[in-house]
Amino acid sequence: MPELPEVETIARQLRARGVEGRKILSVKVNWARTVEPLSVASFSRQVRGTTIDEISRVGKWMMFLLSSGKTIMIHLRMAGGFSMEPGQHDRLVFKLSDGPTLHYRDTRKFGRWKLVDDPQEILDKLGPDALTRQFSPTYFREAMRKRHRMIKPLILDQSIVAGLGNIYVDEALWEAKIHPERRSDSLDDAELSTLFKAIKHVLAIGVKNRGTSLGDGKTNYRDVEGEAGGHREKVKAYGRSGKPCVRCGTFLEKIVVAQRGTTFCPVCQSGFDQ
DNA sequence: GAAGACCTGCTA
DNA sequence: TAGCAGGTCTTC
Repeated sequence: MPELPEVETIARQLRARGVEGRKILSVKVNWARTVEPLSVASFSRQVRGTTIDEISRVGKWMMFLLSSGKTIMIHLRMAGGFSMEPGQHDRLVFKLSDGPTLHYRDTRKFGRWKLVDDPQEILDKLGPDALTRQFSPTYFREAMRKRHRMIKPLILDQSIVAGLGNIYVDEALWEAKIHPERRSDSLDDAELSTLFKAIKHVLAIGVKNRGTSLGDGKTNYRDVEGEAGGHREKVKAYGRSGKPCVRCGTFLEKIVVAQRGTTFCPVCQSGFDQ
């Protein structure tokens, strides 16, 4: 579930809740495979007693910098999230100094926590974070031009640009009026420029709205305060198949692209390549 | 590229 | 009951 805006929202709220600067008094791991590649025992032993000095984020990764010099790299995958209250799907729990308890919950158990000496080992495999200056128009144009892949799977590829997932990719392509199956090297300068701006825009708006939640169920994304993301009402494409395009009124269609459900407007995002 | 694996829970 | 879900990895 979480893409860049959701992870950023969670990181900000954990800071606002005062998690930074607190000592980890106890560690409870309820789902052993959450922790990788260490055993639960060695993870717990190395983390207990350290202080969370800083919380940061790159792409969809969240990082807890520990006073020991090590870093916990957290990937929420499809369904990970945090709460300061206990819940049914808590997979890992930190008791912190001065009272609060941090609950990591993850219904689908796909999320992973890695204790590493150097975060660069993982970050080196990522392209630039989509909201940083390193993700620039020039970088984007060249990355698209030198490949001959469908545009949707290409911008979903975290080694090209870090942070986009299925929701925001569909939103950016809709905003830029580009068909998800267009070949990346068939896009002209104007289209690439529009798409670049659309990517930055949909992510920035997503952050501003504290992320996107679909439906109302408890399976969906919630922020640290238990609230649904406010971006749900703002979504123009994702999850709106069969509904009218808010730009032209045509019914949006759903197809599968690179094994991912994909919603687009067959008129606004018409598909010819070359 | 595609398909399967990893998981649970909601919806049709 | 089948199908699908915000992600990524491995193996064709």
